[in-house]
Amino acid sequence: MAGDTRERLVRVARDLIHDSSFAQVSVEDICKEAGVHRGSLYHFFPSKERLGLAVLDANWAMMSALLDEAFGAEAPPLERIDRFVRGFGGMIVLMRERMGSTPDCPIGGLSAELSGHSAEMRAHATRILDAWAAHFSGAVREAQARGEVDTRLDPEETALRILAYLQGTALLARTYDRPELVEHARGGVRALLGTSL
Amino acid sequence: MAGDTRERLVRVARDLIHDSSFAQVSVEDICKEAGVHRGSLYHFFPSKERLGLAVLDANWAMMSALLDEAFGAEAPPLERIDRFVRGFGGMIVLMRERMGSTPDCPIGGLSAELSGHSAEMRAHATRILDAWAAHFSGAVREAQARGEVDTRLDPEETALRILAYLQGTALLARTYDRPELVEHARGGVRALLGTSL
DNA sequence: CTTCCACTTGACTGATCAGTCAACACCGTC
DNA sequence: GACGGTGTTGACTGATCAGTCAAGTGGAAG
Repeated sequence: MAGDTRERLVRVARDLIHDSSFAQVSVEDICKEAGVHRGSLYHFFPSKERLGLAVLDANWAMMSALLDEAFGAEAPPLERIDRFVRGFGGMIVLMRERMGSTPDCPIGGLSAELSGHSAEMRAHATRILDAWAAHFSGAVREAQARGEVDTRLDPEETALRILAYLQGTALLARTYDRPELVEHARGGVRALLGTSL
Repeated sequence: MAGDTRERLVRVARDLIHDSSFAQVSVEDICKEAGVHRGSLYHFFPSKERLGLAVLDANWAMMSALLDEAFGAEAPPLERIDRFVRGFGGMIVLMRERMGSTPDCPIGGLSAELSGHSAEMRAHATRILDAWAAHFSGAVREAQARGEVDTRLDPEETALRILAYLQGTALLARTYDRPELVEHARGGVRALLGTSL
């Protein structure tokens, strides 16, 4: 029971947020679900907004693990991108199974919502998105060096396109409640790279 | 002053929602901005949710006009898609200028938020998204018949990819506050179609 | 002139919201 | 066994929320 209260709050908050949205989840909802009293939450977080930021960071840690696993592999760059997209789709499917409804992208959805609160939040969100896109642009550059991707493609622009496509796919998957859309995103990503699958 | 109260409420609600989100805009905010008393709003709308639906419909009307203008033109199918993407980007840029911050996609963002409220809302949102995608799939099919697009591409899947890419681009544009991302979306759409620009 | 109805008014309800606070419990340390 | 820091408690504040309602207003129709 010692020390894990903060962790539990973040975990519960994440689940509740992904099931609806940051705005629609109240501090009381989170506390009740976590079995914690309101004052306790404010011992760890100065505001609900900061708790949201902690959730975003936790999501980014999860996404980073996925990225490291895929991009750290000993594999050609295009296959590393494929691996990540598969992992991303698997994560969405898993979350859907755990919560009964298809979630948004854990990064994009929350980022978009929090970045409307303050400039500081937006800066934080863009930093995360930049770090994410950097994995893609690095792989694109490498694939170009290997002659697998057209060198006329700008790596940064292409990376942003892939990111946008994944975000949009997650958004549609949520609205349609069809998590498999994200699972099948590899084809679209390959099309953006100009390489047949 | 007669008859336009309902219209004004929808217009004001739309602006406020695009500037933040449906959840963060209160009924009082809308009424104050529209110069209308709370009871009056509830004369026209049975709930805030229904007002949100009216806003979504108004946005769809606007988007439909854009679609009709682009896809009704006497032009080859790929150019019609280009025209729409240009129009879409122009709309986002215009909204950004009018409101001081980059909005979400008027359809996708609100749809995603409302569809979490009830199954009825989600059905409404998906119907709109389907109608939108149908414009793309029709053009893809036509381009395939003209030999301009690889016939191995599934028109419906490709249409959904384009839609997802546009939604995601709008989402990134909002988070980065860079509306020009949407203006430059044509290249990405063309990549998804497997055709050079 | 009267009836009628679409529309407006603004005060009201009860719920819920984020956030505060002083008191308290449990710890290892000295 | 006194101390101090790390957490916990639960009642509290004041604001804000969506939605209600009975009493109006004004104009068109009869």
